[in-house]
Amino acid sequence: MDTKKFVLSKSKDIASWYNDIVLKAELADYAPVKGCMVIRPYGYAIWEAIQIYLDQLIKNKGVKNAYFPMFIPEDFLNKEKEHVKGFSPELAVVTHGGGQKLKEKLILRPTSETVMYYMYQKWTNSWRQLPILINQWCNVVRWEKRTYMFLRTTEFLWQEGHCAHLTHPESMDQVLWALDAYQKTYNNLLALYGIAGVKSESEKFAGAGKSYTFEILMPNGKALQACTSHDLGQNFAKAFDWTVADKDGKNTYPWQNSWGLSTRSIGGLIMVQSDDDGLILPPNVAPIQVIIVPIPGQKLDSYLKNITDKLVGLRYLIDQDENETAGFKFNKWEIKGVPIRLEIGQKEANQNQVTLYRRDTKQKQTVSLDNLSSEIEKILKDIQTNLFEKHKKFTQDNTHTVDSYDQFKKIMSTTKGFISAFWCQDPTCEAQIKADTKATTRCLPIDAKKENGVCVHCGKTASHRWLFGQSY
RNA sequence: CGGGGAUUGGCGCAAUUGGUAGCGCGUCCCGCUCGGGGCGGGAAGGCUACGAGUUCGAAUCUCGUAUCCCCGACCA
Repeated sequence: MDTKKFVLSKSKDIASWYNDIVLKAELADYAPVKGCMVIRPYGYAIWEAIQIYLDQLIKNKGVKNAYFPMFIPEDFLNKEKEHVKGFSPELAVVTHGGGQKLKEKLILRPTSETVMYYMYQKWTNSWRQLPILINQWCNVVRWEKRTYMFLRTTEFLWQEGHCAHLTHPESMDQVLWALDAYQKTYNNLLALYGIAGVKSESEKFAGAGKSYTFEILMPNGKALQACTSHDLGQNFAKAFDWTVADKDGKNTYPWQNSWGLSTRSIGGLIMVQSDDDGLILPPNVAPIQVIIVPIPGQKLDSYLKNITDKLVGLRYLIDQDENETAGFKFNKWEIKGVPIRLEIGQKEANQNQVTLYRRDTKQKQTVSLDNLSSEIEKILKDIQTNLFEKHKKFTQDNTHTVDSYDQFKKIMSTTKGFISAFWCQDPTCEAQIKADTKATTRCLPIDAKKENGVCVHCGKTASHRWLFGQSY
């Protein structure tokens, strides 16, 4: 047994391991500009799979895609006080254009609320023109101090949905719909379990009334905010003085919401689903679901045809590169996380079968050609379920219900993970907990029950258990 | 923005008290191989990130600049 490793160890140094996977699986590479990355074709294919799935959900909801410019006039951002305060430290600003200094500086969008609502205002004057349901797939720029491929890059790709409704309940319906769509994307496509909830006042989006989130737990016990869905209330409408006539002819401010899911999702996917042999892709997002490796030097063309006939509807690839040995290919595709590999040689052809290797359990089995289709379909489903259940179990095993602050501190200084604890909802208490333990409130889970409790930190009365964790 | 590390053929690294740059992988050619990163032979490829300085002599020492990575505070 060859024990040579081609990828660094996950348990030994998760940061280096993560970068190693990203580079060796050819998902992305460092760009010449600090904090930026090149998403390579294999990584981009994962993003496309996410786009296709989520875009369908978005369209089913009646939201339409559009595109707004990446340049935003500087004064747009200044209109909403909390918004500008939240984003100003991380803005990239264009000061020159066409060889001349610009009269008004342009911001590279960190998010598009302001430019989109400016246009919405122009397009509407009556309740009859509501709701506005628009989404865009685009890039945004946030000048983060510390970057990390996929998880936190200076420029990243996402979709941002921005809707405006006549009433708050309608807007809230959209907010919760988006949260649910994201949860579906994570659960069904990326095989990632997580907790949906609402952010605390200090953790919410700059300018939002309420921010909803989906938090997923990483292998090192840190929490990743996997998406956002914001109830913006009427804050931006008021900032832009945007009113429409309601049914009684009176002017009213529309209710807005915004929601986004970014390429960070791929970072979460890599972190959770991979091991010391490389990436492990859930079949539903895998650009290649089945890799076929014919043993080099053997005449297998007609037998290969028999096999591919059984794979209709699947994303498969035959690796017929003559310059690589079979063993090399096995390792290569394992690093790239392809869920199923079929090894095919004369041995298999004679028996009318294939050797099937599944990436998640690393087990090999022999499958007869007669039931190859059904067997692969079954195994792909099984891998998808297996990965999700594994992450669900990991998250649950590492979610601690805690009532003493000593225990809280002990967990955060050792294994980390999610902590479910009562909190009085006083921001100073929250800040103190963060200073002591690095843990912040991740969210108040959607399904949290009202209970009689006392704050884990200050002992004052508290009504709900919040989810705490260290942010990635 | 603070702390640490790094920068040497395409990639990953080495070079002892300062002495004139070497190895692995990859690439190209030839032959044998091919069921878990095969083997032999041959070849190409570097004013050692940039700029000063010290020295008979600098990849190595000093100062400066730039970029990247990691760890913290901020964030999708």
